[in-house]
Amino acid sequence: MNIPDPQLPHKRERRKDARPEELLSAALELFVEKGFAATRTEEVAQRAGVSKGTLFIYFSSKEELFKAVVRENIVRPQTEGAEEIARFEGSSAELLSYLMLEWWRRYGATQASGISKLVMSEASNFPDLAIFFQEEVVSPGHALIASVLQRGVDRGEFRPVDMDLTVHSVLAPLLFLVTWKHSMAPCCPSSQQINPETFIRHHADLLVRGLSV
Amino acid sequence: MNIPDPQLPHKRERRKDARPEELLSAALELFVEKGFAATRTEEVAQRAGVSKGTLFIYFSSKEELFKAVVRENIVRPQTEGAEEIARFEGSSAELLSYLMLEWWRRYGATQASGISKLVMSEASNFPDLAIFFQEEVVSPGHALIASVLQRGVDRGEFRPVDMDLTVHSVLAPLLFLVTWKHSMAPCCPSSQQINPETFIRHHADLLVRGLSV
Amino acid sequence: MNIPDPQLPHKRERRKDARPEELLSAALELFVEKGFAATRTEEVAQRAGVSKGTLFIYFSSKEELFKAVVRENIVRPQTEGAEEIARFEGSSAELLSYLMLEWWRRYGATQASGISKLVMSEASNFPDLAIFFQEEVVSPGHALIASVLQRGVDRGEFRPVDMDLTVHSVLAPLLFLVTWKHSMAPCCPSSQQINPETFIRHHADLLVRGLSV
Amino acid sequence: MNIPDPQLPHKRERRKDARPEELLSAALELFVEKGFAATRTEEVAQRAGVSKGTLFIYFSSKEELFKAVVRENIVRPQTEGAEEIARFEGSSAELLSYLMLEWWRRYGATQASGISKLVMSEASNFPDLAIFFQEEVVSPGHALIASVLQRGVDRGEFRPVDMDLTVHSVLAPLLFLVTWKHSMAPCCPSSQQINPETFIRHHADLLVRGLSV
DNA sequence: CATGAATGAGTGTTCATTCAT
DNA sequence: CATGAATGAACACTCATTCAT
Repeated sequence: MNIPDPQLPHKRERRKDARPEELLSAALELFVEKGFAATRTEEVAQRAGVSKGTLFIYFSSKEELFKAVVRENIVRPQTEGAEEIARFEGSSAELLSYLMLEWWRRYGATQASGISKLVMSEASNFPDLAIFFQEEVVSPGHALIASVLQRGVDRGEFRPVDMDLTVHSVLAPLLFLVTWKHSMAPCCPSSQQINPETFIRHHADLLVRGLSV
Repeated sequence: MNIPDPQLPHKRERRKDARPEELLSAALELFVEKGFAATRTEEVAQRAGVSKGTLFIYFSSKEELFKAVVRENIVRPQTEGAEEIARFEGSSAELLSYLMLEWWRRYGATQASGISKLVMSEASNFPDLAIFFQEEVVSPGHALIASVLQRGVDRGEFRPVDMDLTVHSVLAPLLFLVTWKHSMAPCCPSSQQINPETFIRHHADLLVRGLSV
Repeated sequence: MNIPDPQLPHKRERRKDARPEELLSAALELFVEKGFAATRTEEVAQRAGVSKGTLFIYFSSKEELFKAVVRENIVRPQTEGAEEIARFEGSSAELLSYLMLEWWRRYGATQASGISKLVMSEASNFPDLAIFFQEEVVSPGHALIASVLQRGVDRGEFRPVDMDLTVHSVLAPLLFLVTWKHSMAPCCPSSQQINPETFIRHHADLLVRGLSV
Repeated sequence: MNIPDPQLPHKRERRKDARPEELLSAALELFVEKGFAATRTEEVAQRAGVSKGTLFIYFSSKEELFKAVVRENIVRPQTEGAEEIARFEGSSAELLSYLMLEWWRRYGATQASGISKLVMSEASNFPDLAIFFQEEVVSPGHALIASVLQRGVDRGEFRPVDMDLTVHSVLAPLLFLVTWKHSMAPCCPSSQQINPETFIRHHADLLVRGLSV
């Protein structure tokens, strides 16, 4: 009945190839929005425009889908971030503040940070994902923060401190913010809301003072 | 067929008074182990050595059971801790460090801290519980930290700072530690493990330096 | 420890003897109010001032309790009513109207009519009760109405009609009212409420006109 | 082990379209047999030859299933009946008698009339259902009877009477019959059985005489 | 490959009934 | 006899997964 326009590639074929990506994208949204258990496979399929059965052709179970979503979306925003950091020319105090704020702007404030929260929430149910996350995200991020602190020490701007411990003092409030944003924040009265950038600036200031020689 | 052991009291003989504690203890274990949604009431009952129906004699619903677990294991110790803090007589720098370390020793290091992680993980699916936790635990904890900081400012030991923001600088690493312990820690290589007390001491030191006049 | 006052009969003994009656009375209220399934044995016991277990000492099951309640309360208000009817001296038209109104006032409007509704509702689950009800209530009532109609025919006030059929024309609206009162009435908007006495008068008037020679 | 009979279609092959009817029919049977509360959804599904979950694909809850049963078996025939009544061309006396007899033949005499008895029996425990029934069945039925009476008055065949009261004089014996049929009738000796059509004819005759100018 | 109808195990909660004291 | 703590079967509804078409 319908003669497909030969100039356009067959819709069927295009959609067929695109399906896993569409499913992953729909699943990302829903997992971040609702968490693993509360996300229904049918809704993922609907949002991807396919039927419930189709999802199971591409992913053998809900758990596999979840793993694929996380693996696909645990990217390395640090890679480009790291290059920029390396080129930074101001003081190390400014750099530390800049690093934290940019981490928030480019990652913490985006949907992608939902993945971090998700991984931490589900880590005990998906230990392999936790390991993956540790290797792909935590370790490089750790190294990046350490390099900034080391720069400060090397330039005589910061006093010498235990590097690993101080890295966590930088990282903790950032991960705290991400966790908070995706958990308690929606339940808190507006009077108790945290403004992330203000808090980061404040915390960076405290750290810089604490690190000063 | 079954010859009951005369040395063991018959089930019916057990005291009513023992039941709530047994159930609370079983519930704490399972909630921490599996999360709120994934914990089945029947398993709680089994682990407490009673039948499913018995649980509902003492707790009108799974949510009420959870709230009782929180009151028993978090609200109560927190209240007790607050009284002790009020009686502290040393410097505010020592007090801040003491507060953070004691929080860890009495709560963060115990099984009960899994509850905080659980609440953050499942807040979006159980908003009622999140609000309860916010009101009964987070707000008072916030106030406690603020009182310590205010003491330092009042005594001229800390410079004046924004109270809410600084509270979060104190709280963030503690909640980060708890989250980490119950999610990534079991998956991390030993080389990347954080020693909580060392980290807290280090962080407290940074804060105190950052707060110094 | 407590030395009972020898002048008063032992409370224990008095209560012991009274218990079945107290239970039956509490059960009557609750069964009428809520129906068989929705009445909880614990509430019956509470209202009778005894424990749940005690109920089962006197009645081997909820069903037996129900049967006892119905048997105990299916009385014969017709007995005294019948005597009064026999002494009535006015016209048969007046008598018919009087009979119907009095039936309503003395029975339909009282809690006891809830028993009729209950029996009809539960008849299929308790056939023996239905038979009992039929014999103790329906048949005598039937005979009473028939006697009034026969009086009218005998005195030339009513035309000769089939007695059984006409009895039902008298009875139907009365039982309808009882059923309605205990079922739909509480759910109807006030605009659709039936005023029982007005309706009975109206219906009696229609019947009398229809029976006139 | 199980060699499927190739003559019977596999379960999965059955048409979706057939399911709702099969379920409605099974539900009607069971609701009438056992009442609303005592009917288990699983048994409805079993009797329809499907699994428990399938029922909830087609009806979102037990209450919705019940409403669908009412719409299919009461509302629909009542609407059709009303159209026919509107086209009736004989005298209003004949029409009233016809209305009552047809109501019995098409509804009262069928299994579906058990629904009316059920609603009256369980109204207090399921007020939502009672209100639904009131709105969808009782009110329109009331209006239909009123229209027939009004026709008689308008055409000078009946004397002017209070419409609401008279409607109940028509309705009462019908609902009485339905209640009786599903409660006491199975328990009554044959000598006391009511022949519904004979009784309706008799009652209609009484009413018509009572309504005559 | 894609579909979507069908499945059925799983869960919080209720309540009649039991029985050791 | 009386108690009331304990039991456990029951039940509506959900949703990941399957499979005939």
